[in-house]
Amino acid sequence: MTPTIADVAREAGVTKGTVSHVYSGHRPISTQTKARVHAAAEKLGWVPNSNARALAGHRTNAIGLVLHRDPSALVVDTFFPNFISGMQSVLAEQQIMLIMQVVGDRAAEEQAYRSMAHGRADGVVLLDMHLRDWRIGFLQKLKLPAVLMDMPQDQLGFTTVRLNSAQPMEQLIDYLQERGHTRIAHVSGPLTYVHAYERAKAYVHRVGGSALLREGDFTAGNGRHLTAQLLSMPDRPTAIIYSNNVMAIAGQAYAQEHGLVVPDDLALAGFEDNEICAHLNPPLTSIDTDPIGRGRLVAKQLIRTIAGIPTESVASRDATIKFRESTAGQAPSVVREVH
Amino acid sequence: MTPTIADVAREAGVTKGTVSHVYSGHRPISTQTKARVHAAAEKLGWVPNSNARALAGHRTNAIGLVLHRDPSALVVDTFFPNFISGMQSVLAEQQIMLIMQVVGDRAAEEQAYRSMAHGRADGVVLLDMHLRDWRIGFLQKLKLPAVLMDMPQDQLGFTTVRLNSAQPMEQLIDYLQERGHTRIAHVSGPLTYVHAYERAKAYVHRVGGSALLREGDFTAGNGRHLTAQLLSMPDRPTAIIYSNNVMAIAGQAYAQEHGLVVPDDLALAGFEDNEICAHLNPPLTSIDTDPIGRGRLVAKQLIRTIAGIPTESVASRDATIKFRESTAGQAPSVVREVH
DNA sequence: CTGTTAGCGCTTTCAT
DNA sequence: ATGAAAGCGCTAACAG
Repeated sequence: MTPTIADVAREAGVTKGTVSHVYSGHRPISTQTKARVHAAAEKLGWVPNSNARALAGHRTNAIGLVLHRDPSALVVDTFFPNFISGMQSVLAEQQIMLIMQVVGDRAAEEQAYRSMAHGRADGVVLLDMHLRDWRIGFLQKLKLPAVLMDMPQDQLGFTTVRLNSAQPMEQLIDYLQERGHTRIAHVSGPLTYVHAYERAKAYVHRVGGSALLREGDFTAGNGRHLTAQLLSMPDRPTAIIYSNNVMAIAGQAYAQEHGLVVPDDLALAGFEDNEICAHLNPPLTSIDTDPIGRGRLVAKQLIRTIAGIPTESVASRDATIKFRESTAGQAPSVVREVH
Repeated sequence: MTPTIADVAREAGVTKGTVSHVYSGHRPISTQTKARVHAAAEKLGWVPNSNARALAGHRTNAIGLVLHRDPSALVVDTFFPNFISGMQSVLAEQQIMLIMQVVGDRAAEEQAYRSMAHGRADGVVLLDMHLRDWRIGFLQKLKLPAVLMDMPQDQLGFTTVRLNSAQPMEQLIDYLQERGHTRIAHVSGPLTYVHAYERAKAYVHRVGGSALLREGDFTAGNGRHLTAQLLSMPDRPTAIIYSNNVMAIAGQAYAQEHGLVVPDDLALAGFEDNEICAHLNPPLTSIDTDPIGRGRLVAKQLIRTIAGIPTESVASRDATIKFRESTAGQAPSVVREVH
């Protein structure tokens, strides 16, 4: 059998309690015993059983992430892998596991959170918040600690790690306007998502009366479709800002197929930078929202929350715009029509 | 406090053992008691504590996935989210959780597997196999059930879910050769990875003496770099097959920047289809390796393995090539030089 | 600074 | 078909 704490204790000539405390640091242990215990554990190849630990200590040392994989979209860009990698870099230090569950419907999602609340996880992080999100009340009932991503205001005591998405949107619009663009369109994500909504709101606010907003769904096909719509308008936009890079890439391809030169005839930019953006023809201007850094912040925040440390919502590092060729140069003096 | 099995037992007027068996089905229970137990559980809102369950029953109902995130690449394409989504669609049915851990180095990786073996997970799936992979011996020592992805042959009793990557490679080469291409290059992934190696092997095998192989690292920057190298050769290739779409996309951009028309001057194709490929200019031919289906297969295989059902390795559905414009038409009669 | 001991919530023999 | 009771491996009082 695999060794237990009792084996280690016997080997080290101490009691189980002492071994336990050596590892938890919950009370001072003499350097000598500590060394003996470590040696014994090493020798026997002992690893604490996490279930026993959770059962006795009411701590699972795991945090949960439930993904509602809706229209097979949402996981298309590189936000997600980067984000979890950021979280892990913090979690790993503290030996905390990430438990992930992808669910298809509301019932499964509730079930997932219930099971996490009942001994699977000490807390969860909530992604892709909606304006009025049922999960908030649900988790409150479950008394499951949580940290939200990008919720504009705190909800029922849950804190959030918040990205200022108005700032890059405004900066980008200013940049384009300085170059003579007056018809700047925005292809958003689904506006029920807070992140998409906030970007769209910032957009409308900044461009004012000339707002040209199309609600997209973050997929390439849809990005293409909406780009086609926008470009066939009588007074078509000379610049389009997309809420993610997948739609932007598809938009750029559409424009080029239809004879437009980017950026001379049309300027393009998207949210969520990734390596591919820099390697397109032309390279695509995009907004780096620092998913890794935000993952780290969320993990830290959740750990603090679980520990019961009073915590306030925090702002993540401001997004930075990677200006590339797709927005270089001036707005076209002659707006070429698209066929 | 949250209700325990004892509360349910009391409420239903039975013993804990009976409640347990009602849920496990490990022994016959009269319809009446069964109903009473269910009613009691429902009334109290009882959810079995998974830690207690794992501790007593030696089953965690969780499976693990450890990702060694090496060069910040490897998670760039869409294989991964699709793959786990496929796994989850099987796991969810059986109430099995996926435990994921991203690690940075070998020590952390070993630690992760140890902790999984010691009560965190009933088994693991291994991705990104190397030709001689230390994990195999390691897991064997831990006695941790596992299923491998795409290992050419079974290892120490571990079975694998295997994709035939020679088939699409050969089909693609044939397709290109039929269109007159005689200089077909391949930009592979790191050849220490079995999947990259197998593709490269199939490539070399099929093109024979005219093989023009460059070992890449799956990143866009590197894809660009190697494309540049290949295109500056005196007798440059007229077609390039990349081992993932990220490198292919970067390659296409490079070629276009340097005045080549795709596919007239250069044909391009990549492994791992995703939505973006279809929405580039021109749309990129790519190989759909069905990550979702493979995720499902691996999950099923692992569940069987954990249950102790004798299991053989299985082949996943053959990859399908999505032929798009980037490989349409004939090989150029005049090979334009690149500057 | 260290030992002792009573559980954590469930599964699983062994009885009946 | 059900009950009783002995743990699973660990933590956290409570002693000293």
